[in-house]
Amino acid sequence: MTLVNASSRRKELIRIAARLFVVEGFDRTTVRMMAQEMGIKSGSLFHHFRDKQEILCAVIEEGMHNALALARLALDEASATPGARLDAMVRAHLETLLTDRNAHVVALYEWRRLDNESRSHLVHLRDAYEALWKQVIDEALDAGLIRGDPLSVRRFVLGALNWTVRWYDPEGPRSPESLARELVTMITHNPSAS
Amino acid sequence: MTLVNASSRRKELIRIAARLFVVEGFDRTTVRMMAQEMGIKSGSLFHHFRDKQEILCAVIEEGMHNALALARLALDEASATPGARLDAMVRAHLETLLTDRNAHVVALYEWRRLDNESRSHLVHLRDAYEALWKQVIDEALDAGLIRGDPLSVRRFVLGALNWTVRWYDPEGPRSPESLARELVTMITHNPSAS
DNA sequence: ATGCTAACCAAGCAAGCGCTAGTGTTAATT
DNA sequence: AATTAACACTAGCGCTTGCTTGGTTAGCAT
Repeated sequence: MTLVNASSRRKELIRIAARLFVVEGFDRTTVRMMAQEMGIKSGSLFHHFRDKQEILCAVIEEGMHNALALARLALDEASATPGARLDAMVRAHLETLLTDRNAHVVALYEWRRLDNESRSHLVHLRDAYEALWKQVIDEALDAGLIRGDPLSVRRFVLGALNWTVRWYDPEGPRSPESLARELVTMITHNPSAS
Repeated sequence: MTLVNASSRRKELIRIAARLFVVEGFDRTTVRMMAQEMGIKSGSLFHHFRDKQEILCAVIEEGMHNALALARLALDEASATPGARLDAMVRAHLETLLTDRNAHVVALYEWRRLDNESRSHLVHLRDAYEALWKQVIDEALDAGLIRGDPLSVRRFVLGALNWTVRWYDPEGPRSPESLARELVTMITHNPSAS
């Protein structure tokens, strides 16, 4: 590998693996399944990745990277009021989960399948993303927009959002944006402040 | 089997299997692991259950049954105001997830590993539990206690609660009851009405 | 004593798993 | 024309998986 990375072929394989990990789960996805979807034989897979674990690691890295990038973009573009920033953050999170799809979902749902080495390689990405949420939630609390303990609120909000993966129907009537609006409506108490 | 059921030995095996399914996940839990925890050999397991799938089915049935029973009890004991009923329901849900432990967690997190036959055998339990939630949430909405679309609110609330399994620390300072209070505080707008 | 039954064990099978070794093949570089 | 590197294939190894088979044991009612 030129730089262990960056190959466009590799990027495409990661996309395909991510889709399978979401549909079947990591454990149930075999290297033979992945190879078939990629149009190669199972042995050839190991030319691109050291082992199955490295594929998971690459998918999750991609997922966290996308989520972080989209969240930062959304916050930069949003106006400075706490309400607008909360709204932007919720929208960005649902976007990566429900439309960009797959990679971020794998990051959330297959995290515990990572071995210690991969985990410590990815944990700083996770922390950076959590830090964005902490900032936005704390602002909203300080502005009196939401009520509750900062840590609990953050966990509840993220839980509500992450669980959407289980029931959201992309063919259905609701868009990720409208869902974002629903959630913000549910938890905000002083709409005039937004 | 006397009645395919009801053996106390079987009940105990289900408890042990549930614990393993939570810690390792269904796919990663092998029949040999279960047998070892139960103090028998792997072959003997199939005296009690037809196959691994039946164990999963039994665990989830137990989990849904417990959750349903506890929720009904909580609603019966709660006073009739929408706020009190919402509070009772949230508390009951967290109780089965975080203290009773295991079986209800498996029901939520391993549902998709059920085959079609098992699923159609369990789906009415799931529907009954969802119906309780629908009732309580709709009451709270009608009373002006919460804001939003009934279906979305129900899904968000359940998502926030179900995700607690991922981060809750039983050794930590927070009890399920205090968490329940936190969530209700976060989403209710008119505390005087409770 | 005898028969019945629930509970268990020892041994192992067939299938599927992740992964490796060795060998082309193709296209760009020297 | 020779070399190299990236990519793919064939074949299969060693291991684990869920599950089966055929038999043993202990308790209990007749």
